Amino acid sequence: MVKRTSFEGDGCPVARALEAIGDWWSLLIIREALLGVRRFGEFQSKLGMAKNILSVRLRSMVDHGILAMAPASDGSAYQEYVLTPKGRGLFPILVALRQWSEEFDDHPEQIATILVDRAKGRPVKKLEMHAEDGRLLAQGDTMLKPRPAPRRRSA
Amino acid sequence: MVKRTSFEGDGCPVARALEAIGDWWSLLIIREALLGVRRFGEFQSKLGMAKNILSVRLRSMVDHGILAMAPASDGSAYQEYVLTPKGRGLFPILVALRQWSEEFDDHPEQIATILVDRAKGRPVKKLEMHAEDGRLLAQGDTMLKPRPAPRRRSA
DNA sequence: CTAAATGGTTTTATGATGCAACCACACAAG
DNA sequence: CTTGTGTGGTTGCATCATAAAACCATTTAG
Repeated sequence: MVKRTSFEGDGCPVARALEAIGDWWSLLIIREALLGVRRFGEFQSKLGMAKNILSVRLRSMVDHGILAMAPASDGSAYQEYVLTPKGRGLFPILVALRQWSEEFDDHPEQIATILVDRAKGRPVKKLEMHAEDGRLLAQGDTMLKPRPAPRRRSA
Repeated sequence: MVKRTSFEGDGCPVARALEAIGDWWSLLIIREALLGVRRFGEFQSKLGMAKNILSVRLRSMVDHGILAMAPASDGSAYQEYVLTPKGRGLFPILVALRQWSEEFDDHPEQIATILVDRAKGRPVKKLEMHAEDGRLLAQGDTMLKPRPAPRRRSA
């Protein structure tokens, strides 16, 4: 098999996430969906992508439980693609990608939009990672541990 | 041209980030690099990926300023791939991907590792987004604004 | 009823990926 | 110096994914 290697059985949660949304288009589709896009044609025209690819990606994300097909919202008999909670949970990933570009892009003047606090219109701060007790953590303050064995009901 | 569409000129910072690290392997290479992997062979054996693909990806990330080639760290005359600050800046993206899997994966029992606070050994909290004044923000509390025009020196 | 827009699928061409084989260089032993 | 081995790649196919365009069914507009 020369198939694209799948990470489905991999124990790394990063790989498992990439298995679902690690392709070239999925996160951009999610970006549009978070902005309120729901219709096939609207995704296609805003992203400028081929319709067959869009079709495959939408179906894949529906299979992964990221999007769901809803019968309609206006009167029309067409269907819509709406984000599930799992899909909306991708928002921090998009924010992290955005902030990385804002901080490190070689041509920041080409970045067209900024994410702001709706109430004040001011840019949001960088994502922060905290410990249970509230301490701010950097990468060096963390480590990976094997997942504790699933607790089995003791007879 | 049937080339894979490039997002290089796109104004969306998410698309610009994906242009650099949006392929199938790059983020996994970064994951290993953050864990201390530096040598070609070590990447190749840990990730189980084809050497030609690894070669292309490493070169691409060097070109993007995410990795740099360093002459050696032990005595050998070989080279090493080390993360630049731009590369280390990808850490929040990996954390976001990991936390998304932890929260939404359909088979969480297959997830092998958890990210913990090194000091206490306790799991880290979810990434948080805050406003300038410190308020915790959810997706609905934010919006996109066009980037302000670059301020030009007034004569 | 007819026409056009919507929401796709099919067809075909090409780029990307995966695997295996091959090769160049470093380094160590004899 | 010569041989041998490990590292760090490159090259050559075979296959898969992607892109563009054509095609089609259904829905909506007129």
